[in-house]
Amino acid sequence: MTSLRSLASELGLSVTTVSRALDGYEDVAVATRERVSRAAAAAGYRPNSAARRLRKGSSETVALVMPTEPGRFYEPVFVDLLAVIGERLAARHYDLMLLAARPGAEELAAYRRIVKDRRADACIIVRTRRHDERVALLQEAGLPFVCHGRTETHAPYAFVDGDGEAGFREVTSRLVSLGHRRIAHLAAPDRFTFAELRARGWHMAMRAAGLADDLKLMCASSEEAGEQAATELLAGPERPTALICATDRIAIGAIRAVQAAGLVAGRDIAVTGHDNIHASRFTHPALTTMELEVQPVGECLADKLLHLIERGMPERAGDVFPLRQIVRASSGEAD
Amino acid sequence: MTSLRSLASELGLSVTTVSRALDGYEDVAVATRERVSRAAAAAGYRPNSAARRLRKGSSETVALVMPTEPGRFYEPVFVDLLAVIGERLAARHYDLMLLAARPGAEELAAYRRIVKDRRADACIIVRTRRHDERVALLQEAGLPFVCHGRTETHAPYAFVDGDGEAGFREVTSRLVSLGHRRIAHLAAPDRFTFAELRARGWHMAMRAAGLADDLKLMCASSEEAGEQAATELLAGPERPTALICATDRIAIGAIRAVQAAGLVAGRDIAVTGHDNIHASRFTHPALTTMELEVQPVGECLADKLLHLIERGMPERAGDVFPLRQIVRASSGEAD
DNA sequence: CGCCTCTTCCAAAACGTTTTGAATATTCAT
DNA sequence: ATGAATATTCAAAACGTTTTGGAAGAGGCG
Repeated sequence: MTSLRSLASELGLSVTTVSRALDGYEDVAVATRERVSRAAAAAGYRPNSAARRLRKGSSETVALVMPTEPGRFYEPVFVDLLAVIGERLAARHYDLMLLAARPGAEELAAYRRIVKDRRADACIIVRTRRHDERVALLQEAGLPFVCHGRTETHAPYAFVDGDGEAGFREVTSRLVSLGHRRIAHLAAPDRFTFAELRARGWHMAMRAAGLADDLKLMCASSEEAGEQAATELLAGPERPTALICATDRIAIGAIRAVQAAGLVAGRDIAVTGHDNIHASRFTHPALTTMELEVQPVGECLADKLLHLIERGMPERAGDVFPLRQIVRASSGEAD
Repeated sequence: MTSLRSLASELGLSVTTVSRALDGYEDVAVATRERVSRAAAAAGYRPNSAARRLRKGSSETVALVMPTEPGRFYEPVFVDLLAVIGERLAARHYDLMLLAARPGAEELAAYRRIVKDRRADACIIVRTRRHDERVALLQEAGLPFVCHGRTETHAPYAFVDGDGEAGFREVTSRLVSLGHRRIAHLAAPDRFTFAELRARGWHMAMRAAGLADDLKLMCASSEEAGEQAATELLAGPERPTALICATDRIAIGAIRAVQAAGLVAGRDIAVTGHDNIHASRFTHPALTTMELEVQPVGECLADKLLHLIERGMPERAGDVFPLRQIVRASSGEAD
C-alpha cells in the first residue's frame, strides 16, 4: 500500500506538496504537479480512505436504509436500481452503504445514527411516504438526501419519481375511449405518495370524461388484498367494467378475483397495473401495466446526490420521469 | 458528537483509560470501568469510525460485489438476503458496502481494489461459479470471504448453499414414482456450480431408477432460452413426459413451449423449477418448484463472515440447507 | 526499611491524510 | 541594488482513536 509519505520521499518532495499536487491546487508548480500525478498513477496510489475521512470529517459514503417490512416483497427492479446507483457513485469514489431496518422506531434510529456519527455524507430515501418522518429528520439535521418518490413537505427537497399521475390518466383515458364507463380504481394505502398520485390521475381522467369517480377501494399492495378488494367491487350494485390497479400485485389479485367470479379478464373486465414486475408477463391474460425505466432514474438519483453533497441543491431539485405504457391482453385493447 | 476526550475530561480520567475501560481491558479497575461505561452510555458515545479504522487498520465493513450482467434479472429474494445479512452485521457494528460490477475484468478489479485498499475486512461472493476467479483472488490475498453457493477449489473455504442435488433427486424420484419414464432436464449453464449440482441430482435419481439420463439440454436461465430448449426437446424423437428445469425462469419458458406445442402442462407434460420466484405462482398452471429459506441462510452467512473475521475459519466451513419443495399444478401431482 | 510485585492509571506515539501558516526562492519594479 | 510582490515549497498541527511503554501508588515479604 503506497502512502503519501513513500510517494513524497521517492519524489524528493514533502508530503504536503504531494498531497496538494494531487488535489490540483494552484500553488504547486505545473511541472511538479505533473511529475507527481505521473508517479501516483504509476504506483496506483489511492489515498487511505479512513485517514481522509478522519481528517476531512466526511465519510465519502452514501447510505440507503431499506425498509424491511416482514414478508415484504421487493421488486427485482430495486436491485437494479441499487446497481445503477452504486456504479455511478463508485465512479466518483463514493461508497454505497446498505442498512436494513423495520419502518418505525428502528428505522428512525438508523437515520439518527447516520446523522450523529456522520456515517454518511448523504442518504437515499426509498418508498417515500406522504408524511415522511425520515424526510423531516434529515431536513432538520441538514444531511443531504434524495427521495425515490415524492413526499409532502414545505421545504424544497430533491427527488426522482415516475409520473404516476400522468400514467394513470393515460390508461384511464384509453379505457374511456374504448367505451368503458364504470372504471374502478384499486388504490394502494394512501400513506404512500405514489398511491395518492396514481389515484389522482384516475380521478382527473374520470372527471375530464364526465364520469363518476367514486368506484374506488383502497387495499394493501399484495395479491391477497387485491383479490379481496376486487371481489368486493365485482359484487357491488354497479359492477365495474374495468379495474385500474395501483400496482401489479394488486392487479394480479384482481385477475384472480375476476376468474373466480366466472368472468374473463381482458374480455369481460379490463385489468391494469403498474410496475411491470416479472410476474405480470405470466398472468392469464398477461397484464397491461406501465413501468419506470431504471437506468435513467438511477443515474439521475445518483447525480442529484453528488450535486447535493458537493455543490448544494441542484437547479432542478426534483425530476419526474414519464412511464412507459405496456399494453398486454388484460386490458382488452388488443385488436 | 461526544469524543473520547470530552468523556475523559468529564470523568477526570485520561483518554487512554477511558478507551481501555470501554474495550473491557483487565488493567482498569472494575469501579472505573463501570463508571466509564455508564457515562458513555449516557452520552450515547460511539467511537468515531474513521479514527478507529485508521488506527486499527481494519475497516469494519463487509463488501458485496453484485455481478451486474446487462439485462440480468434479480430474484427479489436477493434483496431479502441483503436485508437479513445487513441486519445481522449491523448488530455487530459492521457495515455492509455494496459494489456493482460487470463479471469479468471490471469485477476482478473491484475485488483487487478491496484487497489493496483494505476497503473491507471480508467479502461476500454471490452467484458462485465452478471455477471462480473471485475465490482464487481472495484466497491468494488472504481476505476472508463467504460464498453464497459452492465452487470447486482445493483449499478449504466458507460457504452457505441450498442442497440442490438432494432437491432435484427428490423431485425426479417423485415423478418417477408417478410413472414418468422419459424425464428430461433443462440445465443452467454449467459454469455455475448450482447448475452442476442440480443436474447431478437428476442424473442420480434417474440412474437409481434404472432410467436413461441422456435427455438433457443446457440453456441460459431465462424464459426465452427455456422456451427454445423445451421446444427442441419436445420436437425430438423421444418426447419426454416431464421437464425438470434448473430454474423457475427456464421452467416458465418451458411451460410456454408446452402450450405452443398444443399440450397442457401438468396433464400431458410435467414441468418443475427451482427458486420459487414470485412469478411461479402465477403461471398457468402454477409452477411446482422448490425454495431456499432466506432467513436462516442469511443469518448463517453473516455469522460465518463474522467468525471468519474475528476468529478465523469456523469449525464447519460450509453449510448446506435443505430445500423446501413446493408442489403446484404444473407437475401433475395434484390429485 | 528496601525490594519486589500488583494494580491502576497515563503521556506520547502512531495510523495517513489535509490544512494552516510560514519560509524560501524568484521575479519585478523602482 | 533594494524592497515588494509572487511563486513555490514545507514543517507542524490536527482529525479521534488504539497501543506502547512506562509511572505512581499500594501492598507484601524478608
